[in-house]
Amino acid sequence: MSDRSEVSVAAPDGVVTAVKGGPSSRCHSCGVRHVTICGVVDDTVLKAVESISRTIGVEQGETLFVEGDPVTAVYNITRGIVRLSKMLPDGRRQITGFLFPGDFVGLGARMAYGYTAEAMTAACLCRFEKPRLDKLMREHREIEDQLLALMEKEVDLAQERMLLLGRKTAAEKVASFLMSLSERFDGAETFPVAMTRADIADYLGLTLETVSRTLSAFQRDGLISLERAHMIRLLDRTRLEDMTGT
Amino acid sequence: MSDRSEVSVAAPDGVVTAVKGGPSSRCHSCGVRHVTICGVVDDTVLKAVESISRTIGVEQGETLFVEGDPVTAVYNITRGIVRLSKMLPDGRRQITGFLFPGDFVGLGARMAYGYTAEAMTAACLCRFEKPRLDKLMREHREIEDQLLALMEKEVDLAQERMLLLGRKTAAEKVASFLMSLSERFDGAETFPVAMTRADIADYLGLTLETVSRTLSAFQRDGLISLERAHMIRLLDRTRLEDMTGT
DNA sequence: CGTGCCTTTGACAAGTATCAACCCAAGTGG
DNA sequence: CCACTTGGGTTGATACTTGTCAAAGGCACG
Repeated sequence: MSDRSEVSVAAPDGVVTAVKGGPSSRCHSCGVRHVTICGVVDDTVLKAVESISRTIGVEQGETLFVEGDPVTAVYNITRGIVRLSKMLPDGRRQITGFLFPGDFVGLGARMAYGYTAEAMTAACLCRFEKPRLDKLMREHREIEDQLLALMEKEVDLAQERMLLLGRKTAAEKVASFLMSLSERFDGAETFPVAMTRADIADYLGLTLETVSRTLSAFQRDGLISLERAHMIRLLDRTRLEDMTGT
Repeated sequence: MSDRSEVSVAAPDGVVTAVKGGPSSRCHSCGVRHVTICGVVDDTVLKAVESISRTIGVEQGETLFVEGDPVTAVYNITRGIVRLSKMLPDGRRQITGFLFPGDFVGLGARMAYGYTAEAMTAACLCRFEKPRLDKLMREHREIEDQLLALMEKEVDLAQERMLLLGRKTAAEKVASFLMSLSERFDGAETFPVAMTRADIADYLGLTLETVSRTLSAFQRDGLISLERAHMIRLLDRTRLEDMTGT
C-alpha cells in the first residue's frame, strides 16, 4: 500500500474504470479494493485518510442524504453511480450531476446539503465523517489542497452546465451529454447509459419525450446507434461533436 | 486598522452597501477606503493581505479577463458591478453571475479562467496576483479557509441557478431574479437594476423580449412598478415570492 | 407468461423565440 | 438650439421548438 497503486474498479455496468494513485480500502460489500481519494499522497497521509474512512455499500435507489439535511459526512464513490438533484416544491426536478467512481459526494457542503444524493445503482462508497475529515484537512495540507482543486473543477463544470441549460437547444444538449458520457468511458465508441430517459431529461432541462425523440433523430441521421435503450454506439463522433454547439 | 472596522462602500448607483470586517485599502480612483477581503482576520493577516493587494479602477465596459486567459490574478470588488459570462462560438451568451462589492472575481480558477469578466459599471477592484495570493494562503490558514468557504457558497449558488435555468418558467425566472436582486439591496422595496434587458435575458436563459414582456406583465398585475426602465419597486413581495416557484 | 416500468411515437398545445416596428432618452454636431 | 443618431426598451404578429397528453411496444422479473 505504500506505492502508487493503480486500482481497477468494477463499474455497475461491467465496464472497468481505472483510477491511479490515492489510498484504497477493501469494500465490505463487494470485497474489491477501491480507491478512496484520488491524487497521489505520501504514506503517512494515506494511512491517515484510510484510518478515518469507512467503506459502505448501498442498494440501488438508496438515498444518501436529502437536500436540507445537516452535513454529517462526505463520500467518495468506489463503485456505482450517484445522482445529485434539487427539487421544486411542485415536483419539478433538476439533476445537478451524475457522479461516478472516483467522484466525491458532498464536498463543499457547509451546514446543510444543498441537494439530494441517491444511488442510481448498487454502489460502494467511502464515508468520511465531516468532523474527522475537517480535522484531517487541518493536519494535512495536501488533502485540503486536493479537495480545493476538486471544488474548483466542480465550479467549472457547473458553469459549463449553466451555458448548456440556458443557451443550448435540445439537440445540442443531448449531443453534449453523449460526448461527455463517452469521455467518462475513456472515449469508448460503445458505452452503457445507466440512467433512464427521465434522468437524462432532468439533467438537461428537457422532457423525457424530447430526449427520446432526439436520440431517435440522431439514430435516423446516422450519428449514433441505439444498440439497446441503455447501450449507445457513437457512429460519427465528428458530426456529433459539431452538434454540441461548443 | 487593527479593530474590526465596518466600512461603507458607495455602490455605482448611489446605494450604500455596508460590509463588515476584513482589511481595506484606499481606492486610487475614488479615494474611498474599501473592504478587500470579507470576514474577520487578525492584525498580522490583515497587514499581509493588504501588502499583496493593489487597488485598481476600471471603466465601464472594460474587460478584466477573457474565458481561456491564463490565470494571473484574483479580484475583490469594492465598487461597481462585474459581469461573468461564457459564450458559444456562434455568439450565444450565458451570464453566469453578476458580482457586487464584496464579491470575488476569479476565485477557483486554476490554469485558465473559465469565463469572461467585464465591468458593467465603472468599478474599483482589489487585485491579488495569483502567485502571491497562493503563497499567502499557504502561510495563513485562515485565508484559505475564507476562500474555501466562499467557493462553497459559489457552488451552492451555481446549483440553485441550474434549477432555475433548467426547470423554471420565464415568469418564475424573472420573479426569482427580482427577489435575489432585492436581497442584494438589503431587501429594499425600490432598487436600481443596473443591467440591461439583454443582460438579464442572458443571465436567465431567455430573450430580452421575453424579459421585457414579463416585467410588463408583472406591472400590469400589480406585482411591481417600473418607475423607470432601470428602477423597480416591488409592490407585492408575497405574491412575487410565490411566483418564484421555489 | 403476466405485470410493471421504461421507451417510443404521434397528435396537439403552449411557451418562447424571432422578426419587425416604434418609442424614448441621451448624446452629438451642425 | 435643434435635427440626427444611437442604444436601449416595449409591443405586436407569427413561427417554431419543446412540452403535454395519450397510446402502444419492449424488456425484465417474478
